[in-house]
Amino acid sequence: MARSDQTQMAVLGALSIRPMTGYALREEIRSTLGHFWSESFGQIYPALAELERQDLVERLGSSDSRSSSFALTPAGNARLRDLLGEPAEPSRPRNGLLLRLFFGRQIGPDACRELILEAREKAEQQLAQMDAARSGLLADTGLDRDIPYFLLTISAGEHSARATIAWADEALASLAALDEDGTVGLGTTD
Amino acid sequence: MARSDQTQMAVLGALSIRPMTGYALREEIRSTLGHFWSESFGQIYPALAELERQDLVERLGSSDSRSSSFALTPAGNARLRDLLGEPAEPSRPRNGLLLRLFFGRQIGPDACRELILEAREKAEQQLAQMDAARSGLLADTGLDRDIPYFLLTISAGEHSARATIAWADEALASLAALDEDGTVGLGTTD
DNA sequence: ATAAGCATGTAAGGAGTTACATGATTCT
DNA sequence: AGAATCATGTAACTCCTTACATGCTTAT
Repeated sequence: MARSDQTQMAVLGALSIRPMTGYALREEIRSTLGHFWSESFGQIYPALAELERQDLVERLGSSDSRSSSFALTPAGNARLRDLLGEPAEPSRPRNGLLLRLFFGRQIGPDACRELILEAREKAEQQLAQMDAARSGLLADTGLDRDIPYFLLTISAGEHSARATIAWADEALASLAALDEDGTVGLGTTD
Repeated sequence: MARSDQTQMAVLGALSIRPMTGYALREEIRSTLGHFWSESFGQIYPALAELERQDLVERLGSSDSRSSSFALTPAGNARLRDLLGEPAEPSRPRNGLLLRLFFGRQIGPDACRELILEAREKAEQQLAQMDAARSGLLADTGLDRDIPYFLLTISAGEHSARATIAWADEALASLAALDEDGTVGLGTTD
């Protein structure tokens, strides 16, 4: 599955929840899908234009160029299901934190500790965000049939954040043990 | 921090463990850093050439074009530490599985179950890989001072994989509950 | 000898981000 | 009136991947 197809999938999918403008689409992708998906600005409008050209989405309301929402056509809905059925292309991991820790000997245990604490805080924040998202969701009506699936992704975010916190605590403890052993200490990194 | 800097960081970092050829570098990045970092083929040689031009790495042994290992120069080591000290740029998440599950209503619970089972299996495999990596590491001598840091990244991989497994089991249970409720059933997704 | 793996690169093209540009609407 | 936000797009640029191209070395 090509990358551009994945952008199409995200746009069609979001419009399957409810029709909206390109601007709202961008906000929705940033806020609601944000913890597991991202689309950049300069992709959404071109993607919408292409989808409209293929009659997979249509403009609702005024055909003025401004303030017109987009909605899925039946063909668009079919296309979405096709795309969802294709296997996800494996993502290329790029975890800057783990890369830095892998070479941690070069910067020493203290710098590593800081990095880990920072990651731990971000994970705590994510946990809070997931909680807020879940509350917001249950207050929203008209999404009953989608909510069970939304909850799967929120749960994934929570599990991931909790795993990060547990790992961070373990990692901090093992760095502390290193200091006591003296096997790796400040100023002895080269 | 620009992306290309991150490629430099990975290359310099790998060479800080031990000098090696471009080919070995590629293998090392794929196999050892693979679970949290990736560099594509066509980046490593240009990056090495650029680093050599800046006198951050040097060729060891024969200055023939073939079979020459690269090693960090003192300037290269300093550059590595600078890079490691810079904050990691936030990664843009693109989780194809969660994107599909978010729109899971379109494909129904059975298709979602399959996706989740697949992810669960991959996580089990990762767990086994992490275990193998840890064993291989402890057998390797001459890396004593690096090993504690390597172990941090292995532990992160394990926590992450275990979190995925726990989430998958929970998710499968909640999909099963959905079926019983009849709130979302086969053929009732539109 | 010949196949597998080691070793080094290049070139074309696609993907994705950022900055720029413009104007309408709504709130204060 | 002015600021904030809604709304739509483009263009340049960077990054990255993939496919291609070449030749050596070592084991069978």
